[in-house]
Amino acid sequence: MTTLERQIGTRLSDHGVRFTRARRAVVTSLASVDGPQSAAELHKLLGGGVPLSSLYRTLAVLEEVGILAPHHGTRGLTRYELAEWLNGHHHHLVCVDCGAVDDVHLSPGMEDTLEAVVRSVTSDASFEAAGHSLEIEGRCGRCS
Amino acid sequence: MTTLERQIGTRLSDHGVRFTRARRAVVTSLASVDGPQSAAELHKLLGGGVPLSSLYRTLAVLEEVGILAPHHGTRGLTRYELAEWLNGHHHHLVCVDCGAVDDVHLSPGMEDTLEAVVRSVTSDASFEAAGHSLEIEGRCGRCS
DNA sequence: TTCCTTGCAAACGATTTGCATTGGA
DNA sequence: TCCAATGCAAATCGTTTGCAAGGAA
Repeated sequence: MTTLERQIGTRLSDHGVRFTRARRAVVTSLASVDGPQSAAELHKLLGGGVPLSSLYRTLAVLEEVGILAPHHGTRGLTRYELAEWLNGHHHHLVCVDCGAVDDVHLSPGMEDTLEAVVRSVTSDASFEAAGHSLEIEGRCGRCS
Repeated sequence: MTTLERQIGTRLSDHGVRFTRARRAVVTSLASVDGPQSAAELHKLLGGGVPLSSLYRTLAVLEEVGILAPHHGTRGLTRYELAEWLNGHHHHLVCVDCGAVDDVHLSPGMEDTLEAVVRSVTSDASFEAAGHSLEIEGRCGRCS
């Protein structure tokens, strides 16, 4: 039982939701790879052990209780990753060729700078900012 | 014939693509609203005058020739907006309640700062950055 | 006139849901 | 035990495509 599993188990029981085999498999799998994964990608990662329909339900529940965060990418695919309180605040490198998404963590100084930009945008707008994400599009190492 | 229509007409004929009624309606409609629009939203904006299947084909063609840019948002919806050479470089305010997306243009100073952050991230990575987009999530004026 | 474009309907792929069965606390 | 969670299959939803008819250059 890792620290991550303990954190997640607590969060689940706080919401009256069980920590089942499928849910454990999904979070473990997501913790072991870099970048968000789609239902189909997880299905493959898990060796087909969890049917797609169950996988979708698992992802929906884990998102509802705040364990997973969705990322909407090219071709209408939704990918999920561990929420920021588990994975840390980060941003994304999106490959315009293959569609892969990698995480990138900013240095504290750069993150502060970015937050200042966000504040400057929303200070005078009738928009209450709750979070932000910098998406950097380009060509990844494998595609260039 | 507006300046926008002239720019678009030129780009289309450069690609051997005709400037038809449906294509004119789509770009005119997108130019008159704030933020990217989905096929369904455009279908409604155009009063149903253009069938959905034609709308999808129109959007695909306009994206191919670089007149429209796609934006992938909540619920696996793809929304389109005028490309940056027509609309200017900008970022997005995404409402987590209603899903609406509004454009925000950064001041030159803030944009420079943001670009410095992007460079700092990709300078040591095997990733060739081509563009960036700052997504600010929160609650829009209508929902708060 | 000549292709490009459109409209309709059927096809598709990702995701959701009804229902009977299984399993975790 | 007892209700939540699962698995299967069928349904849905956004989007794409084949084909015959219409329209811009």
